[in-house]
Amino acid sequence: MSVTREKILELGENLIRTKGYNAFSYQDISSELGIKNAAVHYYFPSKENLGTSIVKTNIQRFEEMVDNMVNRKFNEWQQLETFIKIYVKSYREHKKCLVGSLSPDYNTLNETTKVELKKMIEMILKWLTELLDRGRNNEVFAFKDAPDSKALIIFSSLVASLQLTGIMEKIDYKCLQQSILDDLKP
Amino acid sequence: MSVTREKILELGENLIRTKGYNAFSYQDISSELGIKNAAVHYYFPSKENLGTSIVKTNIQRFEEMVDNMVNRKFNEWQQLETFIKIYVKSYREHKKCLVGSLSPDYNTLNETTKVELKKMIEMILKWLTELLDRGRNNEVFAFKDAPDSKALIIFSSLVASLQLTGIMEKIDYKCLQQSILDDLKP
DNA sequence: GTCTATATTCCGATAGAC
DNA sequence: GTCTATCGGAATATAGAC
Repeated sequence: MSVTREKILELGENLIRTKGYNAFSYQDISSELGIKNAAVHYYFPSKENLGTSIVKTNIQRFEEMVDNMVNRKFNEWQQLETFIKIYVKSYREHKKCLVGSLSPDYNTLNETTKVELKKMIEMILKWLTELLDRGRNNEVFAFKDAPDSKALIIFSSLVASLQLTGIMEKIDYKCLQQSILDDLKP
Repeated sequence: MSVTREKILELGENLIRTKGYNAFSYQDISSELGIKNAAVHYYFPSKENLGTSIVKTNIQRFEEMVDNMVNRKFNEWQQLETFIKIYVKSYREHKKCLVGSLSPDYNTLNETTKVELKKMIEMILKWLTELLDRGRNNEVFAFKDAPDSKALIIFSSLVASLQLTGIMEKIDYKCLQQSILDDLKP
């Protein structure tokens, strides 16, 4: 796969996560690469195409992370910590996560992008729900709610807090992360 | 104040909350009102101007709600329930909340709009933090975290869940709301 | 005071050059 | 296979008509 293509995917993802889907243009990408905006259309014929590819790449990355944790025999606590680390990293890089950036624009996305975004969210919530459920059975976690409710609350907190920390410097993301984990301690 | 102006503010807010700030245009508003897009510029010279006015209107609405609850001598539990009802209403109307719609686009907003949005978020978090703190002192609520952490988690859950329920029909917002309240029961 | 005709800029996309 | 010149349209905004 071409290097330019890879760079476009990376630049596109960063633009979505900093400016939002409807605010970035092919121009933003091409100028960064020193080419004309139309050159980007060679690799990704339409913006729909690029957006969908970016989400697909992120799905793949998530699947690889999960596989990796299973291979290394991480317990539930370690898996949750690793997952949360993704968001702390985003926080440090002053970026939102892809889901938090695209979700508010969902109604304006093309059909193929909608499908992939939905798939990505379903996948994360399903994994998190099962992780919480298993963790509670193994007495690694303790909580009262139904696992799917708890998963939704945790995921939502991570996603929205990233959006808010971009605005309020005061908010301490590390502290939030700790709150979430402390809350699950047996 | 003119009726057209009021309608523009209302349409603008709905467009932000369904399509996002960078996806809606003056055309969207003017066509709905049966006038030319330039007529909207008479009431709001620039999009920055309109966006800022919409946020200011929302700040005012929030302040009125708080005043009203204080006047009616709502206790902390009733106040929290009333606050959460705003989001349940948004959910039923298939809209995101203003904060959740604008926050991801923060970097692309004009300076005056940024200032108001930041003010709005600060105001909500401050109010919620103090409510939780007071409620715990009065033994209306029970929780372990620091009040500001708890406020951030609750607010984030409400905001992001609205974004996610727009995508996943499966998610039960009523259930989430109940989870948040149950979690605070003494 | 209220709105329209029109300018300007930028966007995503096509056709075709190298 | 890779990229550029260029189009059609939509976005924001101004100047001026009623």
